[in-house]
Amino acid sequence: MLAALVKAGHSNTRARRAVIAAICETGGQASPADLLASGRVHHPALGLVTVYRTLEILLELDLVRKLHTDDGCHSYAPSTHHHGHHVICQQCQRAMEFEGCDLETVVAAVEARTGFQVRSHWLELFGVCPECQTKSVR
Amino acid sequence: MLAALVKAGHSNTRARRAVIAAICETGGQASPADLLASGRVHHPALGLVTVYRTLEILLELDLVRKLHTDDGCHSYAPSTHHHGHHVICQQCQRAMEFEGCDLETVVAAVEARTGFQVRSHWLELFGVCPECQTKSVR
DNA sequence: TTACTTGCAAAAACTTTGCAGGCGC
DNA sequence: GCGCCTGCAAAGTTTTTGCAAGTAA
Repeated sequence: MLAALVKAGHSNTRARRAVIAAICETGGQASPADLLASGRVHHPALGLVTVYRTLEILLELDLVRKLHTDDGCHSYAPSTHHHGHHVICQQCQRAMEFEGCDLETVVAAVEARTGFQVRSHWLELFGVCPECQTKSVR
Repeated sequence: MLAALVKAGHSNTRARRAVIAAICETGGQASPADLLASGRVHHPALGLVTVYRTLEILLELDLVRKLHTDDGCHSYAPSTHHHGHHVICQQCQRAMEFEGCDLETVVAAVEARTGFQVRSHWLELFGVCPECQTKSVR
């Protein structure tokens, strides 16, 4: 992640390393405030503004994906596959990326029915992750 | 929409009629601020707070759906089908609801691959609506 | 050294809450 | 007339912007 950043012409700074580490450490998604907290473990003087600015760069380079949470604020997750979506645990908030969404059928049906030309899509799944399933069985 | 509201025990007030009219008039989605502007045509004294409060009620009754836009704020669209998603025009922002998303295959694949138990999902399609297609051909 | 980065503070944007007066029923 | 509803103002959140000091290369 750092390598790609540098390759794109950005500096390798302590603050950016801290933000990247924070993103990688969260099992999945994290809000900017979460990232600030985890990032400060690596770089205590880290500021929230820098978290936002670093995320902006990472988004542009497609190294990170922006997820929408229902409570109004956004969260961010590392992007590992090329065309990826996320499945999010409703209990522990862990997010896992998956690839290969076969939406061709759905897209074709919608195009036929609405007359729209579909260019892109956006999908998030919600459920329970393996670990939380085990826990809740007891 | 009004009928359902009243049936659920809410009063039939001028402000609520204005908000509902505003939602129905927008071809598809609209932000709270948009709704305030359109609503004021019907009820000039309408306040933004009332727009939010009315939307909250309509959401609860499933008469309206909340969409997420990338620019940070939310937008709302009337909900006509029971389990519906929206396809949104990237040019004119018009939103159209569609039903029948065949995600079973995708969901099954993801469950097999990640171990998650998928409980719900969230899908938005983006493209160009029939009218904008015509316009751009010329 | 030079230009890019940073972090604080302040501002902006969006949403929620408190409360006195108004309106539906 | 009673109680829900409204709209203003103010507060709370999240995100963006300005700027002087700091750091990478």
